[in-house]
Amino acid sequence: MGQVDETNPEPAELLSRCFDILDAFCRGPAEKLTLADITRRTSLPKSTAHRLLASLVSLGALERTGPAYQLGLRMFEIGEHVTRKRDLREAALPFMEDLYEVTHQTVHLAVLDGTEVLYIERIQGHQKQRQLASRVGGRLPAYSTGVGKALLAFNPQTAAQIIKTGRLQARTPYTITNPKLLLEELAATRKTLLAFDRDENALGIHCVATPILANNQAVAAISVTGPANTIQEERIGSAIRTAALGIERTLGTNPPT
Amino acid sequence: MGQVDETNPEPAELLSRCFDILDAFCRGPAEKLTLADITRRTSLPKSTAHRLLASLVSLGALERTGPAYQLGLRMFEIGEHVTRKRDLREAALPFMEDLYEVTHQTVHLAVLDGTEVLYIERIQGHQKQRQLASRVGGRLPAYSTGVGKALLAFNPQTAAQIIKTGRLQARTPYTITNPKLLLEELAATRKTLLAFDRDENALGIHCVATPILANNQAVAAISVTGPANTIQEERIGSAIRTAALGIERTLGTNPPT
DNA sequence: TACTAGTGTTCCACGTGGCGGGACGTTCGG
DNA sequence: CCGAACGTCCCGCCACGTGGAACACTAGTA
Repeated sequence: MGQVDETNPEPAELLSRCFDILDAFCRGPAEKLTLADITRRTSLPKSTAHRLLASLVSLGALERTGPAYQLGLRMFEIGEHVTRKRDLREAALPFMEDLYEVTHQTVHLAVLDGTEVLYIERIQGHQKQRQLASRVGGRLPAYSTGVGKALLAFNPQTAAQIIKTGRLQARTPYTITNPKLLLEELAATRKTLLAFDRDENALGIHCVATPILANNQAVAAISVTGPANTIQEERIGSAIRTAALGIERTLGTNPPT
Repeated sequence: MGQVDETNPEPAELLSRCFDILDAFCRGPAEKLTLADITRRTSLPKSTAHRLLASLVSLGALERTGPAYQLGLRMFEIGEHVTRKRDLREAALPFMEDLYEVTHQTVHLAVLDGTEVLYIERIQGHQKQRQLASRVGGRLPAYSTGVGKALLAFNPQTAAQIIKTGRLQARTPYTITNPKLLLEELAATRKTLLAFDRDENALGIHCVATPILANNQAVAAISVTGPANTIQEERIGSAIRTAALGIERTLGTNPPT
């Protein structure tokens, strides 16, 4: 019933390479890339990259100014029509606003994609200087973030995969790199429906997270993130669970994916 | 200096077709499409569409559940990295919030793309039932919208093109379909920096708009939109110009594109 | 000025990989 | 029981994408 196929029938070479190029713009803060940059990041032959770039530009997927390429408005337009994101966002936003109202900390909405967490939405009041690592459309490892652990708790096969492939790299001295410890935490999260991040992803930053469940699957997670000393875990825990229940109810009214 | 090339060196057929498919998801409210739907919308041979869809799925550009395809998270991720949109949004959002605070009407941010207006951002308080035609990532004709006319006023060649190709279709009885009238309005907008929409795009909806200028080019436009009787043009006009100046100043601090 | 190392652009013979008509299996509604 | 509409699969043909190599241009260095 409604399974997502994960086959790999050799996508057209040309296409695959084009997406490599588009992905090149999603890594690192550099957002205008030159032909040479792209050949480096994708290790494509120069002339091939050149040709593909020309095609992408003529399709509006990229825009070119002089020697610099950047993602085009057409990609934005398509991205805004991604239903999974749209539905989630619409359902979650009001409750995220409530959470912000109560906590005055940054509120995140994220989903699991592969072994990483993809941020769908973020609310932070009036652009504080607080530079968090997160960013809408950005990715972070699942095992070192609150939302990530909330999601992993309900995706045991993904958790196992992360552990098996030895991806538990320390991002701070507090990152959990011990598989057994991580699994214990995930088990606790399954019971309390809360996940925490205490300096594990960035020093001085704490976070309380909870999954959004639908049909016993974690379709997303929300979190409240901020400076260690301002995050009161019990108080935020209640608030965030309340918000999560509201979102689940809203999602339930729409026919589930 | 910094011109965008608009050449057309025959993009790879395969690629062009894939974008046709992706575009198919951006038209109409239908957001899950079946193979047959897609062959209809793109008029591709069935087997070809089938193969391309499989490729797109295996790349994560599309997701498949049973017979239904929808845009994948990867497209969202890429879309969020479109710099032109990101920079504009970041610069404009605070001022748009101020505008909302003052007017309590829907606030739009849009850019010109081809002969249409592409909506980048929208603020509307607590999800009122008010269903406007606009939508983030959506398009509307430039000539019948406030933001569109604000942008056309500073893109005379595009305005000429729209008129020449006879695209002035009436969307309501009040839509301006007379080229001369439209040009006069654009000239007025160039002087006052304000554009109006009075039932021209949708009945009962008025709108006040203004361009965001950088180097004497209109890079975007903002508008305040709402029910005809609640839009006070003079008052909103001042507010929206103030906001526009703030945005222009913010954009100016970043090196212009 | 000459030289080098880095860019972006163009060309073209080669052969891979995309093409799509058509056959097949399945699920509907009548 | 049949036809219609859908998704899947196959396979010979040949267009089209491929990428090495040559070219052009701009620094920066000696």
